[in-house]
Amino acid sequence: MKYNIMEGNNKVIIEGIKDFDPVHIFECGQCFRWNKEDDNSFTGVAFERVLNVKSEDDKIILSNTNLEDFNNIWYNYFDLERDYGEMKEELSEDEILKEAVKFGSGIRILKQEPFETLISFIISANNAIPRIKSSIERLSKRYGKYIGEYNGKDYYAFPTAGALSKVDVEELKETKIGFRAKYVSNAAKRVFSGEADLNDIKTLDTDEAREKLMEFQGVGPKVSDCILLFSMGKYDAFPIDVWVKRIMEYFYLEEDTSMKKIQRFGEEKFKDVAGFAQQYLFYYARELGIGKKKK
DNA sequence: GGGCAGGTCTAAG
DNA sequence: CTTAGACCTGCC
Repeated sequence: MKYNIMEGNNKVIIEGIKDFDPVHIFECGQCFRWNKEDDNSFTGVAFERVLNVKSEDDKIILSNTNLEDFNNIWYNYFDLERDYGEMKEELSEDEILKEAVKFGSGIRILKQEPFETLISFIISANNAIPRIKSSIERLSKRYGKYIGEYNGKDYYAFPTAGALSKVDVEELKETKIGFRAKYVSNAAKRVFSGEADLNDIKTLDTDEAREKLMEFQGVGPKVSDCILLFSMGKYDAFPIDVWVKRIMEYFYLEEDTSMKKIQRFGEEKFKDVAGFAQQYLFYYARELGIGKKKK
């Protein structure tokens, strides 16, 4: 990627970067800890740091950070190495994707922390985004490390596997995660004990990694693919949630196509960039409400 | 109040 | 292997 970097005043400014729109990035369903501020910037937590991201003209302003953290953390987190141009062009050969890519042109897939992604997406099952977000905030506030104040608000890191593994299931339910509490507890214990090793799973190929992830209680096909895509760099994963199901059926397939068939269709059609296709389709379907139909 | 939301589990053909 | 029901919770 070609762009200019400037540092100063607790900020890093990226000038001339392409394919980077905070709204698209933080509202395309991949993350839960980024919140819009009054000035349309986003503040969020990752890697035990609070960051604010603002788009201004052709600049991206990262506040509450420095060049060292940019180089060590945010460059990778925002996947700035990747040139989205080629992949977008490839996807745009399909007429539907062409529109979806145009609509979500500033989407980037974040490289998130595997444990946080595992727990967050276990919580996401049969749940709504605002409630997922508030549960994760409660979880972080109660069991995560305090990392400081930004603009008058306190921020907490996502809890570690060790911290979560020690919490009683009934107490976990106070974060309003309901029946998912036992899954969260079980996952934390398995990771903390070393019975399951996320770093190890990350090194496997997509199918093997998916199989391993689905050994976690509360992790099925959709959640596993989200973890693969959003925290393990498996861009051939194609998570199918209700929105993607609707839009795929609406444009490519018949109504009531089984998840298996849609998954296979998506993977075969989009191959090694299926995950990117999924993000553009999800954002397109959700924001426009297309493909929405009554049961 | 019943339905539903970014699925998964369980039990059963 | 495919399919129906139940499921915490909060907002319509």
